[in-house]
Amino acid sequence: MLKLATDQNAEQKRSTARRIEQALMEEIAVGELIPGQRLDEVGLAERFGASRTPVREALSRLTAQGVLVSGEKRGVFVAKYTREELSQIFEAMHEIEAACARIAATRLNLLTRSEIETAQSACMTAAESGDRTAYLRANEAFHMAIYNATGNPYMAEIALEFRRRTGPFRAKKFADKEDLIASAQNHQELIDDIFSEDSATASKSMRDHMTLSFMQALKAN
Amino acid sequence: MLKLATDQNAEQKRSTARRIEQALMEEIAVGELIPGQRLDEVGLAERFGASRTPVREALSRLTAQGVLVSGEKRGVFVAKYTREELSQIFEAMHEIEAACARIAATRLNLLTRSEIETAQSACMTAAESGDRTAYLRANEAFHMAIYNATGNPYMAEIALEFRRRTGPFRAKKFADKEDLIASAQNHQELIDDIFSEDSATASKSMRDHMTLSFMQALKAN
DNA sequence: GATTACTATTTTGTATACAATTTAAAAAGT
DNA sequence: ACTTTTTAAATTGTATACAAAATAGTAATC
Repeated sequence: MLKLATDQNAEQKRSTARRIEQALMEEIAVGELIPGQRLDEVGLAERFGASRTPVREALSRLTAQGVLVSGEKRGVFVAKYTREELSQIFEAMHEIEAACARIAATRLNLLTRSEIETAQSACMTAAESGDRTAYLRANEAFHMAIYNATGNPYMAEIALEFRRRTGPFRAKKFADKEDLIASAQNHQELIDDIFSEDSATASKSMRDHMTLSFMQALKAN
Repeated sequence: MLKLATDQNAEQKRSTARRIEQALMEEIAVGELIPGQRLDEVGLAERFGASRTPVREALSRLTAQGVLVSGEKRGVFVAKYTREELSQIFEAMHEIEAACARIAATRLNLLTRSEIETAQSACMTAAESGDRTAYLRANEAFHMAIYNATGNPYMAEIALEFRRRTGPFRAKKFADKEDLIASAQNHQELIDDIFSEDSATASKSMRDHMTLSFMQALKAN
């Protein structure tokens, strides 16, 4: 199971409700749970060997974050978006990511630089070996590194939130090795612009990166 | 009780848990519940004439949104920020609001224009009569109108989320009539720039507005 | 045969109960 | 007087139970 960079491995400590929340979040991010799919409370309860109460809490929190939606019918569902909605979400994500790049460009230091570079070389390695899962993980780490470089956890939080919401849709677009390599090369240009420490350039470059990413995602969905 | 523009008046329909959630959100936004204050589950339960279960759900959702935090000690608390954290939150809010203004400037239509203008005249009226509560409400409506003008509900959602989180801190800064009038006049300049339909200008103007807002908030907290 | 009405079953929301922690308080010892 | 230990109280997390609502399925009527 893919492990996002967010959850520190203090996994055994949390409450059942939190564990279920995290587990579902990951499954959605990775695409095991597909958009539009219904999540059954009792089903999840017995699957996780718990009662409905913690399941309910997990679902409630996830809907509050917009990862799940409690539609017109009963039950909660993995958020599913029309192309129009997807376009809006990506527009918003655009803006957030661009803002992150802009801020990061002005606050770079040795540590954050190296973290971004490390993540990027992991992306390159994964891309060249054509390992899709590894690339997805490395890609997450790369963007996380940029978020961290902003030095602003709140900015990072919303960026991450959008990343989670769009996870299932972005995942699809990496069909073959060429897609991975193209994405990784795109990263490289972005890095150069962020490292130039010119916020306007960094912002524009991220914008371009995200536009490309969106176009591909839209094609694949 | 102040009624934010978000909750349509279908108030009797929702579940107890949602009503509690909304009620607490409003109380926090208005400043009845002050940052750092502890929210007692059983206390809230009997206050709302319900059991702990729906209260728990409400609190859980609010912490998922970052309005409440479940600190080191037990219990959940109204989010309280250091000046450093506050600065970061406002920085993020800056970026979001600026992005909203930028998008809104490119998508204005007759309806959204008039909604913004209506909200602004309500602000002016409230400011001139020195009605603080009315101004707070009108101010919310004004910013909501801009969010709506983006035509992007997801953008609007995160903007609103930040607005809720910073509510208690922004509320404090409106001490006397002069503050209200200054804020309303500031709105007017912002409107002019958004209505110029030049996204760069609109974005910069919003940035200035938010910077001013932040400086005042920081002084008051 | 299609539509309406009714019944049954699932599902949700809330309440209550209980066990496991954690904080606070009291008591004992140094 | 100040720790340390023990005990008590409060609080959290989870389980179970139940009532209300919603969907689906079946029967009945036109």
